Amino acid sequence: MATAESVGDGGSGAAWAGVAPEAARRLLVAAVDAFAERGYHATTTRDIAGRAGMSPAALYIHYKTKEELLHRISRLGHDRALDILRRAESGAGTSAERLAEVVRAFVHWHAEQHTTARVVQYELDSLAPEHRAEIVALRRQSDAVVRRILEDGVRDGEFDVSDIGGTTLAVLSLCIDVARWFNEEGSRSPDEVGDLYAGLVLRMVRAGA
Amino acid sequence: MATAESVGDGGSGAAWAGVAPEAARRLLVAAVDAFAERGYHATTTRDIAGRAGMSPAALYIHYKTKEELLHRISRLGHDRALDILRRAESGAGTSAERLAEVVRAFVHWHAEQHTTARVVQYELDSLAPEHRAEIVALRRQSDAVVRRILEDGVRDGEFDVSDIGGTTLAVLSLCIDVARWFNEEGSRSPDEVGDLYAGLVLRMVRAGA
DNA sequence: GGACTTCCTAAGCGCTTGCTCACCTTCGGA
DNA sequence: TCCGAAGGTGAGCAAGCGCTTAGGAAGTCC
Repeated sequence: MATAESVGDGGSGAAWAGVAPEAARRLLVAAVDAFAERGYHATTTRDIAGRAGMSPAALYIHYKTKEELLHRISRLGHDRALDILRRAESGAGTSAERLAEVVRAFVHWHAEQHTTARVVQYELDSLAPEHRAEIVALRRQSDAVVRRILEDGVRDGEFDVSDIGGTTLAVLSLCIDVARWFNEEGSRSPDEVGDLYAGLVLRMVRAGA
Repeated sequence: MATAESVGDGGSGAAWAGVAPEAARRLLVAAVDAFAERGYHATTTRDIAGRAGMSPAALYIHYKTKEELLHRISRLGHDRALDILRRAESGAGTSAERLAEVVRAFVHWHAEQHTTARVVQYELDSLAPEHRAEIVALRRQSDAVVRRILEDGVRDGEFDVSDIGGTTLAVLSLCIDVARWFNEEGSRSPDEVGDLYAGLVLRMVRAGA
């Protein structure tokens, strides 16, 4: 699936292969790590540049402001997340199978790329208003994917869900929160968490036998 | 045991009735609002003092540092959350009834006091190391409450749960994330969300069909 | 060799930050 | 009436912030 240039990284290395030139990519990866570790506002431009092995001024050759870095990270991260959801949605199978695949894939991403996911999910309010609006629009499309599958499942009788909006919220909520607690040194792999959560979500919505 | 003197009324004011003197309480409430809105690191001491209607220097009569304010908020918030969980756990009823009550009460608190809950759940890393350790110990006790009920339910056959640790994590995760997305202007009341989530969690763990 | 481009650094500017300090006001008790 | 404690303020300090600027090293084309 993803090309691995390093093993067991927090998800901050290989996923940014499209960012060029190389110095700009190094700065962006450094920013993801720093933002995830300390938060956007607690991270200094000197820290980001230092992690990338460059002087503070070098940052401003590739990015106009510190906020532009956050925006780029947030945009690329949301694009990737939405892509994962849509790919899982468009697979073959029953509503239940597609819902399980969506949850499995989304959870897997939040666990394996938890460094990026933490920035994506918890630093939204640090964006400038116009950038925030752009990202919020992307998030609504993610919500819509889950909602569509729930509606499909209810229509064909596979699911028994009285409050589709609330349940959509709960399913996404469960997936997103993985970014907060997931720890590489923990006992569970991204695959295991994905499988576990897919099973739990199916039990939440499936119609009784 | 912590004294639970007040019934929360929706704002971030009434829950802090035990904090004295009055100026110290006003500063604390102002800090909760500011931290929840912008985050700890983006909040200035001038902003906190301003919201409390005082000069920046007044803050340091009642608190040694800005971090002490965060610590006090985090400590009081976690005490309250743990109290709510334990009260729900110790009620009468089957394992399923007690689990439903725990989820209902915990979710209700995260929704109604979402301002406080946001600080409590998402600003842990901004605490000084020794304060962080103290809070982490409290959180482990919260985890234990949910875990005990799941174990009880599995033992007496009410629940069918293969991975108790992972399911404990998922249940708590679902509750905690409410603080992130809940909005007073939204269409759901804290009571409604609590009921919905209690039902979803029961379906996640209940045995049989 | 000289001019141009690309990418980087050392130094530092203007401003904001958490926090302090000298001093003021209010007020209950002797 | 005077006193000391408690609770407040205005001014400002040292440090750190995001960001800029002047200039240099390295490669490329003529």
